[in-house]
Formats: sequence, structure tokens, C-alpha cells
Amino acid sequence: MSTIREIAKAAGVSVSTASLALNGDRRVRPETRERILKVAQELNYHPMRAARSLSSGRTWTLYLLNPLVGTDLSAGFFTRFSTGVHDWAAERGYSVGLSLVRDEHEAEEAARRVVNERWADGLILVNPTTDGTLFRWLAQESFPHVVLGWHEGCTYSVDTDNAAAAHEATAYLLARAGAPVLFLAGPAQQTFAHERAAGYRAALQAAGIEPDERLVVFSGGGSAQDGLRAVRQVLAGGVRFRSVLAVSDALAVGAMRAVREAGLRVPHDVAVMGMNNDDVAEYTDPPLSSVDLQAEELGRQAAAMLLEVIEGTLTGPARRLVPHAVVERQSA
Amino acid sequence: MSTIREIAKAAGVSVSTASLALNGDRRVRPETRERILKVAQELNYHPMRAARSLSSGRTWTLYLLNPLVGTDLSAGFFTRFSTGVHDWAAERGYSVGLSLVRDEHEAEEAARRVVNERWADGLILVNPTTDGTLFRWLAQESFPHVVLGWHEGCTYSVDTDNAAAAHEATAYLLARAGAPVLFLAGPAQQTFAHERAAGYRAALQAAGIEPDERLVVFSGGGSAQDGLRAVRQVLAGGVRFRSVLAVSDALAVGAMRAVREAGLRVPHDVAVMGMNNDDVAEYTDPPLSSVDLQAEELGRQAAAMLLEVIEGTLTGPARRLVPHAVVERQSA
DNA sequence: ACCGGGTGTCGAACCGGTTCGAACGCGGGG
DNA sequence: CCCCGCGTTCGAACCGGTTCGACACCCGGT
Repeated sequence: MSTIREIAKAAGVSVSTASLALNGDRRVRPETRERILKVAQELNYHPMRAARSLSSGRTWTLYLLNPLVGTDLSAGFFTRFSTGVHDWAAERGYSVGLSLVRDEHEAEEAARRVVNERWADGLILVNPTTDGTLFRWLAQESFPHVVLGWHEGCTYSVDTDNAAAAHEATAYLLARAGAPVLFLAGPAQQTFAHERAAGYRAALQAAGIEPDERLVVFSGGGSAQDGLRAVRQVLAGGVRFRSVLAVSDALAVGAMRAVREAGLRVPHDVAVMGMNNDDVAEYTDPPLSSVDLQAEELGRQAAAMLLEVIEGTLTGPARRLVPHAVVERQSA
Repeated sequence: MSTIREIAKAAGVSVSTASLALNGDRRVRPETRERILKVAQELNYHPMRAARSLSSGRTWTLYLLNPLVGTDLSAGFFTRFSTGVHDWAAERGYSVGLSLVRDEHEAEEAARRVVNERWADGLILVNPTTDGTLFRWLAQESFPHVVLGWHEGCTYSVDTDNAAAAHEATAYLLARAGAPVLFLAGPAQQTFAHERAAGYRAALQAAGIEPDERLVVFSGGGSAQDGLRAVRQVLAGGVRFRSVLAVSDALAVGAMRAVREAGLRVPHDVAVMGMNNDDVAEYTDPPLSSVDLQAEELGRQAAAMLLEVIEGTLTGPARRLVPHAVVERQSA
């Protein structure tokens, strides 16, 4: 482990010149720079992160806060999202920190620690379900943060156009299998659940169908198990439908099972459609049609936006939408 | 953001005393400590990570290096593993850094950066496929690292008893559906592929069956797609079997599809078993029997071992095995 | 010959903690 | 009465970078 002072001495320059040269400052004469870089290479010099952080006030870390809600089959989405974040960050010299949290309380605790002890320069919150306090606090601390999805009080958001996505999917189902369409909304705390529900209703109305609220079902969690239970209950209640739109593939998988349990065939009797286009979708039976939300691109955009906020390039509130696309398979 | 000097001044003590008190050093008189802690609380003091790192030489970060091999349906395993790592680390004041890498080259690059620039105190390598150079280098730098799985040249490992797990699974299949048993080994670079293959062969021999190498199939990747292709090819080659053991659930899912494509029923004509016990297993049709490897526990153990290495508590080479269990569902 | 301005380099301060060795006050033992 | 040792506190150095202001030097213009 060589230090910058050793480099400076070996190159016969001052520490400050060495620092400037290593950071590519144009004030240093090319000839001098060359010499310093060569010495640095020979002595296998690498600047130490902690030291750089302390003096520059930047940690060069982005922190990812991810809820384990419905870990289940949605893990693929998270992995792809993280990959997007990581790639964008790594290319720009940033590393990624990670906290996987089980509930709102853990999330808040993790966030406070990251901010208070300055573990990172910015925070990415995945589908947060907090009441507004966390956001208010982050804003007050003016700590850069971006949320995937949207939540009241958040300033910077990267998101899917949830209403539009649900609208398209509903229209697709109506054209294929017709009404009634059951809408599996997932956990009610998630903002996107309501936005997608709105899109679903709009699509029905656009088709001249009056939405029936018995067909909009929220479930406690976002796992396949939750989807299974929810649809079982609907069927047990005697409510019938020709198609199902679920806000995630995990829920859709559960829905398909419940439908089949009831002796109905997919897609012949009931068409099913998910969202996320997780890898599971390709391997269910029948393969699940889904709305691709481009998890990896969402990750890249989130990281990109966060860097802009950190650098101060982006100031006003902003919400960026990443395009989605209906992927047709055999379930609908 | 208050600093320790402000705390010291406000409490009427020196900086060093403040530091000692805040770190719970017993040399400080209880009465003094109380006062300092109270002041720290009032001024909302939190030690800054970078500063602490620089002076103490510890980053308080564990770094997780994860390959995206067969991201696919195996994402659940990774998520659960990470959760285990994170929980163990967080409880002890460590944060977790993350790099998701696409290949050996990216992995090595990431590792070098983490080590050279001291991004972390230790590294967890998930199923590494590197040739020995990375390990030799890490050892030479004496940088604490633990591998999930095992690889030539690695000193500290947390693993499943792969041979035993495959042995049990094979015996289970033999009892249920009988021979021949197809073994889907996955990527040949993975150490566990060979260890599990050995267990598979041992189980056959224990049952008095001579292993047929045409029934041991390596595939390029670990995704469901790879499993599908591999089994298709075997079937196209005219080779027949009564059951399939795959080294991951993703591969098993692909295998089930290939089997069904060939007009065979699972488990009636061919029994299928996976490994990992990912959440998908519960939602395939029929639900997939699998060997649970306890991803989360593996994560905790890996983090625990890494901390021991960092603290110097663990010195000799070590390989810790986490118990597994066959989970019976309907596919076998 | 003198001055102004730009270029390249340097010394020193600074970031916010930890830690080492010294020093202080006090009580007990010789 | 003196000295030693213990318990407690302190000042200062240190970790390894970045950055600010000063300065020496050279060139061109008057």
C-alpha cells in the first residue's frame, strides 16, 4: 500500500502536484504528469477510498434500500434493477451499498444510519411504503435520494407510467377474453397499486363498462401465496370473471393456480396477465403474458437521476417514466 | 452535522476523552461518560464513517460479489443469501457493498478495485469460477475473503455438502421413480457441479447401478432455458430416463418443460427434482420437489466467517457446511 | 528596463475521527 | 513525609487524501 506522499517523493514533486496529476488536472505540465503516472503505476498506487472521502466530502457510494415485500418470485425484478443501478454507478466510479429490509421500520432505521453516518452520497428507495416522515426528514437533511415508484412527499422519482400500463393491459384482456376483468392490486400501501387500479378502471370505462369494485382486490402481500388466497376468496364469494390482471407476475402465478383449482382453464376460461415480465413468466404453464417494465433500465435511470441530484445538475422536482410493453404469451 | 470536537467542547472535555467515552472505553469515569453521551444526543452527533475509517483502518463494510449466472429463476437464492449476509453484518455495525458481475473478468476487476482502494474489510465471493489467480492474489494481499461454495485455492469456504445432497436426492429419485436417472449438472466451471455429480454417481453405485456418463449432462448456463435445451438434446439423442436431478430449480423447470414437450408426464413418466428450493418450486406444475440449501443461513454463516477472518479469530483454513434437506412436492 | 499576466509547482491547512504517551490528582504504603 | 501506582484526562500526532493561496518563473508588450 503506497501513499500519495511516497509517489510524490519518488517522482520528485510535491504532494499537491501529485494529487493534481493523478486527478487529471490540466494545470500540471504533461511531462510532469507522465512522470507521476508512471511512478504511480510502478509503485502500484491506488488512492484509498476512506481518505479520499474524508477530504473531498464525497463517499462515492450510492445506497440501495430494498424491501423484501414478496421476495418470492419478484426477486428477478430486484436483481435486474440492482444490476442497472450497479452498472451505471460502477461506470462512473461509484460503488453500491445495499440494505434489504423487511418492513417500514427497518427501512427507516437503515436510511437514518446511512444518512447520519454518511455511508453514501445518495439513497435509492425501492417502492417505499413509509408514511411521509422519512421523506420529510431526508428533504430537511437535504440528502439526495430518488425513489423507484412514487410516494407522497417524494421529489425525485423514476417510475413506470402505471396508469397507462394497466390501461393497456386491461384493454388487451378485454379484446382477448372480455369482461369481467378481475384486478389483483396487491398491497394497498403501494402507490402503484392505486395508480394501476385507476388505469384499469379507465380502460373499462373507455370500453363502456362500469367498473365493479368487487373486482378490485387488494391483498396483504405481493407473493404468489397472496395471489392464490385472494383469488380463491373471490371465487368462493361467487364472483365470476373472464380475465385477471395482476400487478405482479408473482400474484399472477398465484391467480393461475387458484383459477385452475376451481376447474377452470387458462386461457380458455380465464385469461391471466401479470406485470414485471419476470423470468418466471416464461416458465409457467401456460407461459404468462405480462407487461415488461424494464427493470434494468429503471435501475440505470434511478442511478442516473441520483447522480444528477448529487452533482446538483437536477434541482426541480422530477418524475421520469420508463417505457413499458405488453408481452404476449399463452396465458392471455 | 456536529463533530467530535464540538461534543468535546460542549461537554467540557478533551477530544480524546470524548472519543473514548463514545466508544465505551472503561477508562472514562461513568459520570463523565454520561455527560458526554447526553451532549452527543442533544447535538445529534453521529460519527462520520469516512473519518472513522481513515483513522481506524477499518471500513466497516463487507463486500458481496455475485455472478449473474442464470439470474433467471435463481434470483431468489441470491436475495435470500444476501439477506442473511446483510442481517448478520448490520447487527454488528457493518454495511454491505454489492457488485453484480456478468463474468469472470468483471468479477476480477471488481475485486481488484475493492481491495486496492480499500472499499471494504472483506469480500464474499459467490460461487466464483475464476482460475486460481484471483485467489492467489487475494491471499498474497492477505485480504480477508470467504467463498460461498468452494474453489481450488480458496481458504475459507461456506458450503453445502454437495455430494451428500446429491446423493440423498438421487436415492430419493431411485426409490420413487427408479433408474435411469438423468443428472443435469449445469455449467462445468462450477465446482459444485462436479461435487454433486460425484454424489449422484455414488448413490447409483450404492444402489448397484453402474453410472452411465451419457446421463450426466453439463450445460453452458444455469438458466431454465439451458435446462430446456439440454434435456431436449438428450431426448433427441434417443436416451431415455425415468427421473431427472438438476443442480438448480431453474434447470429443473427447463427440464420439466422439455419432458412435457416430449409427451411425457411429470411425475408419472419422469420424476423431476431440483436443488435450492427457490420459491418457484412451489408454483411449477406440478410443484417441484427440491433440496433446500438454506440460502439465508448460508449468508449468515458466510458473513459470520468473514468477520472472524477480519478480526483474526479464525486463522487456519476452514470449510463450514450448512445442512440441507429434501423437500418433497409433487414432481417426484 | 519594467511591469502584468499566465503557467506550473509547492507548502500547509484541512477533513473528523482514533490512539499513544504524558500528566495530573489522589490515596495508600513504607 | 515521600514516593509509587492507579484511575482519569489531556494534547498532539496520525491516517491519506484534497484544496487554497502563495510564489517563482517566463514571456510579451511598452
